[in-house]
Amino acid sequence: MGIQERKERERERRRQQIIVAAKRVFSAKGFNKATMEDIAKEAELSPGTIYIYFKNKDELYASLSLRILKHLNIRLEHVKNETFQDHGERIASLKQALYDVYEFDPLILINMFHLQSSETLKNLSPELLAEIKELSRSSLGSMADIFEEGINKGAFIEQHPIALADILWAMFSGIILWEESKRIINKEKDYLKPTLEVAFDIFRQGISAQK
Amino acid sequence: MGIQERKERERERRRQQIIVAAKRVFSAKGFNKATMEDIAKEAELSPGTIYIYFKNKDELYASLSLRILKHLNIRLEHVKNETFQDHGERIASLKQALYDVYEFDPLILINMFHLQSSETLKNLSPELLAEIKELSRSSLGSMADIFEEGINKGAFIEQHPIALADILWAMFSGIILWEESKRIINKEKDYLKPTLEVAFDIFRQGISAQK
Amino acid sequence: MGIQERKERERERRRQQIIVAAKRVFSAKGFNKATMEDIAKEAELSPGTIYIYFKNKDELYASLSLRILKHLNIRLEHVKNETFQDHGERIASLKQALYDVYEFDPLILINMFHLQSSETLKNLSPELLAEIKELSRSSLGSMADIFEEGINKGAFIEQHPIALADILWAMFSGIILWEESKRIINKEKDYLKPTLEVAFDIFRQGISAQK
Amino acid sequence: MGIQERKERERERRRQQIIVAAKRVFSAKGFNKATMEDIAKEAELSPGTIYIYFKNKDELYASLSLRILKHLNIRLEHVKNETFQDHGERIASLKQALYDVYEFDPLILINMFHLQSSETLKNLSPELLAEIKELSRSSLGSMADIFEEGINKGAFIEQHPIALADILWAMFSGIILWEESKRIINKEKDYLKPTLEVAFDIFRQGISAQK
DNA sequence: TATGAATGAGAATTCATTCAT
DNA sequence: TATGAATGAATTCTCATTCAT
Repeated sequence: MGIQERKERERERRRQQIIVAAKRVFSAKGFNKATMEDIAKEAELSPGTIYIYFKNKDELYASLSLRILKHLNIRLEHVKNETFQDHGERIASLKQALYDVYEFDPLILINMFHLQSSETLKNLSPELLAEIKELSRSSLGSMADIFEEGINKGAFIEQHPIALADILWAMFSGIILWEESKRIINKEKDYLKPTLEVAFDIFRQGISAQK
Repeated sequence: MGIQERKERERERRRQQIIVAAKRVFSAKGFNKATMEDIAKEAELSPGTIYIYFKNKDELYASLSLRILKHLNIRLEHVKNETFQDHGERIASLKQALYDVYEFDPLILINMFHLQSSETLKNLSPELLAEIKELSRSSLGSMADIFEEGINKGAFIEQHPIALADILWAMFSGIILWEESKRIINKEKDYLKPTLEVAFDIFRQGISAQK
Repeated sequence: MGIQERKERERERRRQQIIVAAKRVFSAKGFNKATMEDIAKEAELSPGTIYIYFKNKDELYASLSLRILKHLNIRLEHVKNETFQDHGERIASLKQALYDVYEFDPLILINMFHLQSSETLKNLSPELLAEIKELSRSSLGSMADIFEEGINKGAFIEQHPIALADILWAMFSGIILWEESKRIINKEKDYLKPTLEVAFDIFRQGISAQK
Repeated sequence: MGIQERKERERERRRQQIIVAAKRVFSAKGFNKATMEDIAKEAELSPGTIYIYFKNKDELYASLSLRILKHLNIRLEHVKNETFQDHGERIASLKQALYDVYEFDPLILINMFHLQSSETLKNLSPELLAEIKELSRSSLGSMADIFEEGINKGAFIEQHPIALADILWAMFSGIILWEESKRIINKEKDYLKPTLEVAFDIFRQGISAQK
């Protein structure tokens, strides 16, 4: 049984090794320009080996998103279960959690939108697709729970908690995408951090129940 | 010169025909999976013809974004120059303008984010790149002017007007991307419209100067 | 309209050029060892061009069989429509027709059995498959008509004409396959021609109605 | 030595296990499309294990044919040594023997013709090649002996006995291949048994010495 | 012996782009 | 200008075979 387990562990480690390499290569070159051979070289493996762990390029790509979704999920669970004094604090906690996820994997978040194409989705195995669905559902759920509590306590405006979660997530990822894109086009200074601060302030005040 | 003009008009018409076809194909398949042949077929032209009007695939892609940016720009200019009573009304005007742009070209907005990738930008002609820069600068500028006025009048919180413009745009496009992506992955109902309503309400309240 | 026709002719010529090259390469190397690049080189074309005319390697392969089937079909039609004195003569005509087809394309007949694999069939377009079906049905039909006439005239035994056609074709192709295979294994002399002679004699006597 | 023997027996059993699995896979997919992994899975073994028992894919393939050739050989020996009344009876015996071989291993016979390709033969070990040669020589020889006797007794036409053996075998295997292939392409009913009956009748009458 | 992960050479196939007509 | 066949480099992916455990 020890053998079984060790093999399982090694298998998982190898998967991670490939994912880490893929992340680096995709980030540096983008999905199209990154070749499976590039990734294999980065992972110090042969191209064939990658196909033992990932069905195809699209599935490898999607697995990167899965990784960040898992991370997001864990962080949001923590925020949800935290004890706290006031609801403003909670929004700050959420901000921190989301920002940490971004810092953990800044470029992948941007690429996550690649997933949207139904043409890409076709190439994924149903299991992987189900896992992605479940994780995004669960992350949104955690956020919604936090908002629901605030609504029940009369601290937040009476809106559907899921809608609030969607808006926060969309605003957060929208800002990352937009600031990133401005930086590339204009080679401007990076305003991401302060912009996010302002955005969260606006959001906090925007959902506060007014007396 | 009449001939000259007619030729010019015809040329422009043909360009639009290609852009419309490309828009459909890119939207359905995403940039990577859409082939020039797909687009040619959709436009009922031959692949070679597309290269008469567009330098390459990337430039064709960029032209789509340009089209929507132009439209956005015009609408925002209008909002800026409108006479108005109170600042809540102005946010409603902005919401309407952005939503109109979305309805004018719902799918292309999603693809606009492909532009970010430096992979794509590198292949653009300097002229096109400059035009894109200028248009996005100008659109943001219009929005920022509106916010600046509100700040000066004491109606909005004291934040950098450009930051507010960035946040509104990022929130708006983030929601569209996110709702679209939820719909593709989960085949859920389309909550875009009500979510946008809530989001703009939150934003409005969020930037209101509190007494 | 002349242009349309010329293009059509050129297209057909190009197809034939590829088929001829493929025949040579497949014959020399066998299906597996023959690469699409080999075939392209033999046809003095680029690999991509082959895919304009044939969906994939299996389909190109199947098209070779189609070519010999067409040839067979024409020859058998002729035999069927020939005027003749006695039924022994007709069997001789059939023998000659089949043998000519073999000489026209000796190696392809052997490879035709490659088609049997359902795994290969999966890769063929429905149109091609339908054409193959139709041609083999029609060839068998011509042979069956010949036998039917002989049966009606009381010259041949009373058996189902299609069965007789199947048996003649199976015997003929079985002998070719078998002699070919003996030659490869034993590097013996080539007994194909005399063996076929004996076989047709046996067949003729075997289906003669006995008084 | 008991141990030695047991090991030998086990080795042989394992070989058979692989052969049985390979037979199924080759039959379903054809030689080219069947992968060693397919076969390993079917045999519930790992790919590596197959290479302990068989030098390579070609040799595994050849072993299948060897198996059926051995079986054929034994049955034909029996027919040859049988006492009998008349020569018609002997043809019936031959028919039964061949049909039994087919029923013993219906699918493998089809694949046997893959052996022809020099592509395959080149990769075989000389021993295996010699064994195949010897077995096919001996099987043909048994049949030829039967025919020779009939010729000497004046029951059969005066033709070279080996030619008659070749023709019978080619007709038999040709019919199997052809009926199989018709069934796969047209999904028709299976006419194998009655067609074989008619074919043997024709053959019997065809080689009968006419007064 | 058995395993099965890893290999990596080699193949099929794709597709943006060109160019003769 | 329009065409669309042709290109061919580049890429994804396969699979027989090996080898450390």
